[in-house]
Amino acid sequence: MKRVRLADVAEAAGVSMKTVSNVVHDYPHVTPDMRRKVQQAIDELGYKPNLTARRLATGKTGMIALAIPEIDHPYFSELSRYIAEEASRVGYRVIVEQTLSNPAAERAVLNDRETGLVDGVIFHPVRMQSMEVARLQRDVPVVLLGESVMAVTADHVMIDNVVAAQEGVQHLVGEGRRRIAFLGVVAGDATGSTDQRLLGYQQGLVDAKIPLDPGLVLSVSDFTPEESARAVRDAVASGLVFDGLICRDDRFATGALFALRQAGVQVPRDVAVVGWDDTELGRWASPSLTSVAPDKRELASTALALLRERIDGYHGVGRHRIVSHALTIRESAPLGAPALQPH
Amino acid sequence: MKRVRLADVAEAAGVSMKTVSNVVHDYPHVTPDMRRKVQQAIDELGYKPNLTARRLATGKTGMIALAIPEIDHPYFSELSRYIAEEASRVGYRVIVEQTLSNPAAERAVLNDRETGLVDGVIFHPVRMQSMEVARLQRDVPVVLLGESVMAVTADHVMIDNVVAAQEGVQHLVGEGRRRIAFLGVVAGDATGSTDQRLLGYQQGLVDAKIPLDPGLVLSVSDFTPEESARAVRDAVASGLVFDGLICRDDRFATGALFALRQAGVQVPRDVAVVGWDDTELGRWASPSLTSVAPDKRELASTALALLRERIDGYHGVGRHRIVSHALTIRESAPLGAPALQPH
DNA sequence: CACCAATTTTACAGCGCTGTAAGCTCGGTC
DNA sequence: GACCGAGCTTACAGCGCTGTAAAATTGGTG
Repeated sequence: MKRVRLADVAEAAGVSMKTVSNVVHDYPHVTPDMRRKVQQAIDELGYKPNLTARRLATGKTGMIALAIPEIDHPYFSELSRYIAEEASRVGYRVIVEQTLSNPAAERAVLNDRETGLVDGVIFHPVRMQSMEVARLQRDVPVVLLGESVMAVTADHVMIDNVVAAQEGVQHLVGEGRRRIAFLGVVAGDATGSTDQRLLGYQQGLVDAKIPLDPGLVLSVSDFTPEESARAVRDAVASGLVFDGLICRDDRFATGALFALRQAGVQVPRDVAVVGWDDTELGRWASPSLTSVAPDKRELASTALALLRERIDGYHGVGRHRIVSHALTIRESAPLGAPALQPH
Repeated sequence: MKRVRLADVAEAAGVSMKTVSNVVHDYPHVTPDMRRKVQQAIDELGYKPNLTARRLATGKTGMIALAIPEIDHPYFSELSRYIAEEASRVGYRVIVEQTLSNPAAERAVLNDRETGLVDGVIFHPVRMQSMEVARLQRDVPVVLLGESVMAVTADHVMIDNVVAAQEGVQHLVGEGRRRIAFLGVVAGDATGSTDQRLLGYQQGLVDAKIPLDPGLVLSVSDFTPEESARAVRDAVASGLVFDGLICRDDRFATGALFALRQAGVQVPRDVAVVGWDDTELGRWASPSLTSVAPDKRELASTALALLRERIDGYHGVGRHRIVSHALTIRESAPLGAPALQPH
C-alpha cells in the first residue's frame, strides 16, 4: 500500500494540486461542485496530508517545546497538562523536554543544534543563571516560567512569590503561631524561586513584628521529599522548637509531614504546615496540605498567549506577567480549630 | 539575520552540499582536511541543520507519540518520564498526546488525519474496545500498553495483573485478613485492566479458600480519588465490614485512606490497604501505601524496543510481553506488626 | 609510468506540499 | 455582443535536505 500524495488526488480528480490543497484547507473560494469532486477523490484514495512536507513549505511546525526539570514532579506534571490542553486548543502540539535539572541540558534548550523542530519554547529553568539565559542567542521565541530573573529577549510568567509567602506567614500568625520555620533552601538552585519565597517569609515575620531567627531556616541538599524529611528529622532531633512551617513546595511539605509524624509531632496541633504549588500530592496527604496555589491554568494560558504573539512576529523586549495565586486552606494549617475536612 | 542553509555552507567552503552533509553526519569517508575546512565554514556561518527538511528527505521524523489518558495522573507521569528518558537514549523525541479518556480522542490516535508527524506510537487506551483497535487501520507502528486485549497488528506490553492481584490478596491473607474488599470497578473502563485485577483478587480468595462476597466489590463512577473516597465512605456507612482492601490504583487507595480516616477506621489496624502502581502519591501517603509495583522502567524500555523493531521494518503479528512486578510493602499493609517505616 | 581498484567527492533529482502570479470563467453591463 | 471585474483554478518554483549514481582522486602494483 503506497502512500497517497496530493498529486495523486489531483490526478484522480482531474484538478490541480493547489485546488486539492485548497479543499484540504477549507479555502472558501472553491465551488461546491469542485469541492465535492475533490473530497470524493480524497476519500476514495484515503489521502492523508504529509505534515513534514507542509512544514517545509510553510516554515511553521505547529509545535512548541515545553522544557521542564522533571515531568513526574507533581507541579510540573499538572502544569504540563494545562499547557498541553491550552496548546491543543490553539492548534499546537507539545513536545516535552526533560532537563533533569542538568545545566548542560538547560543550555541545550536555548542553544539548540538544530532548527525547524518547534516554533517556540516554554522553558522553566532551574540551574541556569539569568545572565546566561540573556546571553545565549536563540533563534526561536522563548517564554520563561518560574522565578529566574528577567531576560531582555524573552517573556516571563510567574506568580508573586514574595507576596504569596507573606500571606502564608500571615495565615500562620493569624492562627497564633509565632515560631515559624522555612524549609528548604536548596544548594544549586540558581533561579531565585526559593530566594523570593524566603524573602516573603522574612517579610511576613517582620510585618508581624516577629524577630527573625536564622536557625529556623532549614536547608535541603536536593529537591526530593526524602531530603526534606531528613532535614526536618534533624531539626527536631536537634531540639529546634517551631509551631509553624512554610515549605518551598508540596513535595518538601510531604517529606516534612512524614518526618513530623515519625517524630510524634502532631500536625497541625504542634506544627502547622504550609506547602506550595497546591498539587494532588498535598491534596491527599494526611493531614491534607494547606498550600500556596498558583493559578496553573492562567499560568499556562498566559505563557502560551505570549509565546504565540512572538511566534506571530512580535519582537519587543521581554514582557513580564504576574498571574494570580491563592492560599488553599486545608487540614495541615486550618482556619480556626483543626478538623477533618475533605479537600 | 537570515537562515543559513546547507548550500550556503557548501559555497563558503567551496565544496558540494553533500560533502557538508557528510560532515554534519560524521560520515566516515571524509578526509581530515576536508572535514576541517567544512567544519570551519559551519562554525563561522553558525549553520544549524533544518530538521523539517531532513525529515522530508529521509522520511523519518525521529519522534514517537505517547498517547495516555492524563499526563498528570501519577502513574502516567512517572511512566512518561521513563519513556522520555529511554526515548532520548535511543535518539527519539516524544510528543505527548492526552486522550483524557475520550473515545474520540483515542480513536484519533490510531486513525490520524495526517501523516509524517511521528514514526511510531505508544498508546495506553482506556475507552477503546480491543475489536476497535484491531479494526482501525493505521499507517504507523503501534505498541499498546495496559490490559487492552491483544490486537493482531500491534505489539503489547503489560504486567501480569491476575497474578499481581493474587499476590496482593495472598499478602493480606498472610497477615490474617479474611474480609477482603476490592475497589473499584469503573463504568466505561473498556480495557479489562480492572477485570483482570478483579479476577486475580477473586482467584486469590479462592486459593485461600475464602468465599467470595459480591458485596465486597466496590464500584466507582470515575477515576478520581474523590469518587473512591465516596465509595468507601458509603460502604462503611452502610455497615459493610472488611479488614482488607485491594485498590485498582494508588489514586483510589489514596481516596480510600482519606475516607477511612474520616470514618475513624484505622489503617492498617482495622483495614489493611493495598494500592496499585507504586506511585509517589502512595509512597508519601499516610500511612504509606503497600502497592503493586509494575517495573515501569522495564515497561518503558520494552515498549520502546518493540516499537523500534517495527519502525525498522518488522512486520510480524502482534507480540506480547509481560514485564515484571513486585509488591512493595509499606505501612498500609505491613508485614507483621504495623510500625512506622520510611518508604 | 601506465593501469586498476578503492576511496572520496560531486551533481542533481527528488521528498510532498504551499505561495505566487498568472490564466480562465462567467454573469452582469452598456 | 464586446467588455469588465470578481471569483475560481492552474502552473510551477521553491522550502532545505539526502540518496543515488556517476565522476574524480588517490595510492598501490607490476
